Amino acid sequence: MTHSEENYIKIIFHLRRTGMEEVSTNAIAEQMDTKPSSVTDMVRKLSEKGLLHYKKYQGVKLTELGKAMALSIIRKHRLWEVFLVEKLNFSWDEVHEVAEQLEHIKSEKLIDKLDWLLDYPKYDPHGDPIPDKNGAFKEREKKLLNEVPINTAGICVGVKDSSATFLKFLDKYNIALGQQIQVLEREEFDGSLVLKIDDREVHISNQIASNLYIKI
Amino acid sequence: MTHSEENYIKIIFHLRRTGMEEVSTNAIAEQMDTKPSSVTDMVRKLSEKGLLHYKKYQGVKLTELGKAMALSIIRKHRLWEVFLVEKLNFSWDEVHEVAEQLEHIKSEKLIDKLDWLLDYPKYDPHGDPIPDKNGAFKEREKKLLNEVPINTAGICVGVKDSSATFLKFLDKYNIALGQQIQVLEREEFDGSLVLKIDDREVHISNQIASNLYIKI
DNA sequence: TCTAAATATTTGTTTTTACAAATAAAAATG
DNA sequence: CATTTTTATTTGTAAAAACAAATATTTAGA
Repeated sequence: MTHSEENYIKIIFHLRRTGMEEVSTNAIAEQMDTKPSSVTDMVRKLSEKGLLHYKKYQGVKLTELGKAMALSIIRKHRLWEVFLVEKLNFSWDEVHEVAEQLEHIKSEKLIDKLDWLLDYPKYDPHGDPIPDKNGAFKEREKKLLNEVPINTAGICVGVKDSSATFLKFLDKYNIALGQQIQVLEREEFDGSLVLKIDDREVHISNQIASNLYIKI
Repeated sequence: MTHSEENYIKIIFHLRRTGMEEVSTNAIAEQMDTKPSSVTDMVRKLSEKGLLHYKKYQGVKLTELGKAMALSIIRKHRLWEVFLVEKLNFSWDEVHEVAEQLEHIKSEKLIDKLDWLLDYPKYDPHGDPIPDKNGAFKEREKKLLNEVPINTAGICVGVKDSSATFLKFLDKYNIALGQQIQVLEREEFDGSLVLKIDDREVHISNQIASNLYIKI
């Protein structure tokens, strides 16, 4: 598997998670920051390799092999993210692009040992679950803050958007995973919320609320 | 810089260290496990990028920029080797091929933090020096065991051949960096040696002796 | 249902790295 | 010093990944 092939597989897996049954070439192109014609070529190759099912004009769907492949890459990506934060003191908005490179390193021993060094973490710095060696993982039951009734309380366990800008915003307002959050008020007009975070009162827009997960 | 370009620069640097003033295309081809015609192409490109001096039929020589590049790659390679041994309990014969991949990861912050995590090591697991951020390093004054007079004593500080087979051989006979070594006898017939290592008496062939460094 | 718009694929190129075969230059040898 | 051998380069191709423009298919609108 080349880096490029791995990136396609990973992105197809993520697109599948976030909606559509069959993934379209254009959707892949957009995520890969490439053109649909390039995607058609690659998708054909991956299908020949048995990593996905592809019929012209019908979109694409990972095979079991393809899914296993994707989970293995995601496992590596997230373990490296934990490593960067826990061992090298990276902040959570800096890890993604480095992990994008590290995820392609080929050594099963390396990743097993890394898992051991980090004490077999279950979640990455953004709260996303880390698949185990066999690809198994449990998604935490969690809710987006904007979908939860008034007075709900819980622990902040993840972000939906893990872009650097959003994460830096959260840092600025001292919002982090593990904090106790309670929804005090919801403004009907714009969907903004008043929260109690640990012991502070914090106002956040609906945009923010719809990207923060809590576990009730 | 692509991975391939980086590998060329690194190998040219090593070839220069180990002999020739100007490095020949064929020598590069052999080390890169590729063909001379491919080397000519690449060398031309690297010369256009200002990383080396190249005149047809005259061989090749790194520019200051090329040397700095090479040292930066070697720094990454050796730091990753230390990481693998110190933090992930790899043995010294397992680190090379993984480090070959890790050395291409692009993140200055990553490598600086790694250096910090490892407490700024000066030598890698085979005793080779690790360049600092500016490319500076000090080669230890060391001698090959086969070139040293009888009764010389010192500390084992490095290996010349760092192939897995040689390193495994040393493991098998409990020879490791840091040990006290004294040359007790040299057999004129075949150049083999009798050593005192810590408190054992060990017989080694000239072949072995010519790949082990001690610091007197 | 027929046509226009949206989506996806084909075709023909480009760039990068590599190779084999043919050729050219340099070095070694008689 | 002419010839052979070694070494290096050129030329013409290949595979991987990508793109633009042309074309085909599907879907949605009228």
